[in-house]
Amino acid sequence: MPDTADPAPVTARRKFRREGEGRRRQDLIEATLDCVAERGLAGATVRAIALRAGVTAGLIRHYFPGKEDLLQAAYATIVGRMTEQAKAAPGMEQADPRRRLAAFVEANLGAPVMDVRIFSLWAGFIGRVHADPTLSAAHREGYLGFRDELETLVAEVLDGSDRTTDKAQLRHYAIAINAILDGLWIEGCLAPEMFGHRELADIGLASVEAVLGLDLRTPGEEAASVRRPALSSEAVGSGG
Amino acid sequence: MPDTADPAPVTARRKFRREGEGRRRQDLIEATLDCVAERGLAGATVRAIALRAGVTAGLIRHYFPGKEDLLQAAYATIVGRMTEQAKAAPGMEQADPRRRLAAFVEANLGAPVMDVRIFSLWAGFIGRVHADPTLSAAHREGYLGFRDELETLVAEVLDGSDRTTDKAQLRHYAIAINAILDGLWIEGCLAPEMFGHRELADIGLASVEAVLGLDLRTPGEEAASVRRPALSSEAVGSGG
DNA sequence: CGCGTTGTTATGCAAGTGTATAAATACCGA
DNA sequence: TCGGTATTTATACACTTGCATAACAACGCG
Repeated sequence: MPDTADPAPVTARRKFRREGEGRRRQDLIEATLDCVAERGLAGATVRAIALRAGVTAGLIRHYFPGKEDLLQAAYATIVGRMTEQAKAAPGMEQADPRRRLAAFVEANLGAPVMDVRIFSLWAGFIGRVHADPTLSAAHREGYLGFRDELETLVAEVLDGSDRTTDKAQLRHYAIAINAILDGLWIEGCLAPEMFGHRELADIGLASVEAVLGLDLRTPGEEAASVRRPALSSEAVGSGG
Repeated sequence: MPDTADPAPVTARRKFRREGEGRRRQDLIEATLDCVAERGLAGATVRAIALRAGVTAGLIRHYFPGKEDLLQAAYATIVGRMTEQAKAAPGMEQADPRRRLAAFVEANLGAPVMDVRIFSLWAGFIGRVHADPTLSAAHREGYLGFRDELETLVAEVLDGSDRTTDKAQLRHYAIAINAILDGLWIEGCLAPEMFGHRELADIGLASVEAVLGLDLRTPGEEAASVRRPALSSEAVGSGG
């Protein structure tokens, strides 16, 4: 059936819908996260992001001054989401400080925090942190916020025990536990297939218990101090 | 003084020296590492690398099939250098397994391993590991090599104690200690000014001691098992 | 329904990318 | 001293990048 009448113009323009500003920005940020997670920071070009978001490339600069700003917004989003998920983890509402700390540890060593997507983002940005002051500030804020949260949790746990702990010890505990969580998180993100279900969470819990010298999972008053505290003052010289 | 006789041709060609293949490849790899460390992976363009190496861009493709191969060679170099430095750390030649493990821990938490330059390199590459199969293989090799070394050290330490340890426990110890080293290393690289001299090394040693339930710094036969072992089998479900 | 606003598309551009190729020249052996 | 060789330079090319701009059209309001 040749020569069918075609009402469409020879150079058809793409149909589109006008979305609200909030929605579009969110979509663009989400598309950016997808691109970075799947193909790395280098794969997050304006065209790739736009394609994934279902718009054309030019629209990005209508909502963000430049690509850099979109990346920073995406980074801030992921950082905020991580700490938020960890703080609001199931179990964090419990009254027992030991159970809260345990829940915090488990939340950071399982889905959705321990995810290769998030790790890719983290890695992609962390490499530029020391070169980009804006990213550096965002990172430092998130990092210190995380460690402060950890220090608070540990302080509450120790308050409930019969141990006396000075500020330097508390700081050392927080640094050590933070390192354990970071290290296990990285391992789990990079090679999830190498570890069994809950294996990293259990290792993390046991390691934190060992460092604190406390039992976090059977938190009776008497079970709390069967182990001798590690990281005692005489073992670790006070620094900084 | 116009119209001075100029013996140089109007279009002067750059002078150069012919270096041996090994030397040139090494120079190019070193230049690549410099570029990645200073300006991230994105800053490691063939022209920037060539400029830093004191040659022109075209030469890169005379020694490497493509830029990707140069990057892979650079990554393999840095990974190998890191584990090599840790294995050959001062103190690793001692007969006492506990002292060797302590030396290994300290080596990873001090200069020259804990360095912002190495971290920048690590961060720059790690973001692409999960997207690039070749980099992924190199990373996995280096990571497992590191953990195997750790597992060997821990096994020797435990052999010297009166403890019986099965393979699953050994694996868990290695994973936990590896995480501690990774986490502290990252913290120290990212914000060295936040920690006192040897503070991270001491925290690392104390944490490893806590996890193993052993004293690594006063390694008398009797002092070895004053602490109860952490990460026991019943505390950590066997996985993987 | 008609019209202005502005979200959105389409197109173009300058700069930068990795790579290919030819010309030049430093070095080696005779 | 003098080619031969292959390391090195220089140039060009196709492609991609982020960004600028003008045309277009969806939506709200009269």
